[in-house]
Amino acid sequence: MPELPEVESIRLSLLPRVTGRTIGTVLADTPGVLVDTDSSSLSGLTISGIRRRGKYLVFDLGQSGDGPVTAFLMVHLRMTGRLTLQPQSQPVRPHTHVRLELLSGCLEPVWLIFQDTRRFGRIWLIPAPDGAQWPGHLARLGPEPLDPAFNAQVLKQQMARHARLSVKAALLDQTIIAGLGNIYADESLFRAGLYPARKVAGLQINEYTRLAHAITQVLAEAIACCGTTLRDYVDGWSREGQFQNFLNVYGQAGKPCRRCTSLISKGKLAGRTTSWCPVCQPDPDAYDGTVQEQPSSVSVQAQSPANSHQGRG
DNA sequence: ACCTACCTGTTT
DNA sequence: AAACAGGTAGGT
Repeated sequence: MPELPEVESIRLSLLPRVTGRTIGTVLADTPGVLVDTDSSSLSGLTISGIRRRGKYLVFDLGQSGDGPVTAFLMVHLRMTGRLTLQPQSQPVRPHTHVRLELLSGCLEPVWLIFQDTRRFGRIWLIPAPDGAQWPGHLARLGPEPLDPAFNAQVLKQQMARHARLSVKAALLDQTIIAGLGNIYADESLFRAGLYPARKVAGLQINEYTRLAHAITQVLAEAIACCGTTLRDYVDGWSREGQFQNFLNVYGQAGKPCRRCTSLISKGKLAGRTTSWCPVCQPDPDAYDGTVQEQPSSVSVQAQSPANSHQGRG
């Protein structure tokens, strides 16, 4: 589920409601979700902020709200994880695995709850050594696409060591660039006009420029829409996102392209379903034989290249 | 660089 | 009944 825009939306929605509050009771209902952590070790710690790195959320914890950070609570939501606030008067929501009671001097206690249908998500409590800015686990993550320092040159540099990968696979590799998943990789490639199966080695500098711009634009717009809700995603207030209404290719296979009306294609790439517009994102290696023309009713259908022998209709 | 596993729910 | 789903770790 949650990719960078969803995680960021959760962060922004939770921030004003959890900062300065102290953790009271901790209930780890499902073993293994709160990894290697005695839940009592969280009690008494105060949240001084929430940060995001790629698709990870990091809660800064300390003995007081303004003292040094002594621990990080690191969360990854994987496919169906949710992090929401819940009044203590309400019944336990389905698939709740961890509950943190948040205390405040003047406000009612609330639960910060972690729900996860598929139980892929994980939460870690990590000691913060003096001066540590981030949990060491995050050291391998690639650059943040919304960092001002991110640009075409950075992207090219990151991809350089993976020349044989498809550009789609490269965008999904969290060590190359942090935060993109299947939705925003496909949407970024559409906006950049790049065929997803293009090899990294063949990308030109102007294509890196287009791609870097596309990534930052798509992510910023998705955050402005509070993320994409396909099924499970909600922010800290349990509100759905709206970016699903603006998707150009993800989940749009067989529908007309919003830009050129040709039908969106679908295939399997890097083990993931991949959608693209065959006209806006042309394959430069496609054996064509003819001059570039508008596809009226041509063979570029919403079909995997691997199934081309099937030939129906 | 690819596969499979991890889970449950929904769709075909 | 089988395929598929926003993600990643781990093995080959």
